[in-house]
Amino acid sequence: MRRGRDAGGAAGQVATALREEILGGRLPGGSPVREQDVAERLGVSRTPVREAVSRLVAEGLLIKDGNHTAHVFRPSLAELLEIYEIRMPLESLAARLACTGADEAFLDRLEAAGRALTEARSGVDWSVKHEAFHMCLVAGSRRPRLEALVRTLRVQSEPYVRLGLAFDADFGERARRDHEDIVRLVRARAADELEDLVRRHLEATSSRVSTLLEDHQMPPPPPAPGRAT
Amino acid sequence: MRRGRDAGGAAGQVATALREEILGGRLPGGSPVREQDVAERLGVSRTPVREAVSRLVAEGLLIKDGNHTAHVFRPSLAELLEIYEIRMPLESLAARLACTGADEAFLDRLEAAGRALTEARSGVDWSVKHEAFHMCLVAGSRRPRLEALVRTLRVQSEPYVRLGLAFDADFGERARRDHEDIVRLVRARAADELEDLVRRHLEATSSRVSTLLEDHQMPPPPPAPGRAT
DNA sequence: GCACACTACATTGCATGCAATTGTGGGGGA
DNA sequence: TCCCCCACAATTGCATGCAATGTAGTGTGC
Repeated sequence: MRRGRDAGGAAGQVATALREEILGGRLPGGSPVREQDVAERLGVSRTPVREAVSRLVAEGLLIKDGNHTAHVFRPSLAELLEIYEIRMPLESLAARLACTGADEAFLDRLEAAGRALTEARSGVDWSVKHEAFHMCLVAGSRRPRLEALVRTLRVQSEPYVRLGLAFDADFGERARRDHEDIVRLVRARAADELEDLVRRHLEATSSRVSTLLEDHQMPPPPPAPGRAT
Repeated sequence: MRRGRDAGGAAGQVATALREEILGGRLPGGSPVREQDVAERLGVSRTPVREAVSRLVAEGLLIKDGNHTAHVFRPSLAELLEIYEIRMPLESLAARLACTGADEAFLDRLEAAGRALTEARSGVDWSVKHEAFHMCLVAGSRRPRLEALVRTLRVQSEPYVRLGLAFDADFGERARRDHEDIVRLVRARAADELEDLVRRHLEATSSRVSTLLEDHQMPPPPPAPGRAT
């Protein structure tokens, strides 16, 4: 288990804990994150919390409004589209690199990740496996920086994918076929087709999610339940 | 002058100061950065320094080795190549977006930046103008995240461009023609050609710089002389 | 002469206390 | 009744002190 970032210290643990809470939806987009609260909740002082908040701001998971208070990042539609615009060339590049440099061990890992994704049942389970599958593909590029960038961007937009899946049954089926094709194309070393498929896969997700955001009048509130009406 | 990041506080000023010192070469690649030193040098306590170091680590300008000590980032050849691999699709995408969405004001700014670049004399001046020109192009995409990403990546690899220019007179001439063509293609709204040109421009720089690194047995020591006592 | 252990130091990480700034609520006046 | 001003509370930013950890240098034993 490579938890390379956020190594041992208290600050790293705080960062990990906050990340979990945000991605798990317990901290919905837009929620203010106060140092004192987090410090008491996790049983540390404010100093490592400040450090952790700094990192998460750098990762784009938190933002600081003009008055220095940190909020959970909640992308607008335009921001979401921009993130996908950036992800497209990055992830398709990673797929190409992974494809040309694929060895047998990588193919096995990717196939296993694909099977796990297919067998996923619940929405959150699917989301986790989906993330793992795509990050496996990206990791196959053997480009640490590229991998880190893509992870950050995916984390910022991932809650919306769950949203898309929840509202559109057909969405999951199309995604499933795409994932099967991805494994197939990697096996066939068809780098060009793979690159194109990854791009179209993201393009589809992007337009699907944005349509949903518009249709459902969901301006921003993405990730979690809770929303006291 | 939009210096949006690193707002007013002491931590932001420390971050800016450190960034200047690194980019200016007064802190060569690989130098250790000790909190106490920086704090005394800039007349603040260690706390804002820690904050600043955190940000710069997130930006990739500093790295922390296993024992928590921060060093100025000094990319290996492989890392440098990876950065260029990432920059290529990102900057070519930005160029395309800037091209399709260009208005008259933007064209004027870009042309001015191009003229300033042409008229630059000294190496450091050219470097600054070169950065400004390309970032002007990227800013024309009107994608804040894309712009931030590219800025970070360029900052990490920029010292090597200076290196390339210093050792290869022909390099500057080729770059000059490329920059002229970039302005021309934006004016002509030739998005496809522009995207391709930007990619080839970066490709050329990448291979040029890496050849130089190999030839001159310059494993890493990039940026500048000076080394503050 | 070499190897190993021990000590002293340098450096980072964390906790706590204080200053500064901002948002907000209440009260007074027009 | 509405608006403005003042004061207080909440929150972040900064400084300082202390603890832990890793390292280098030295001294001793083999």
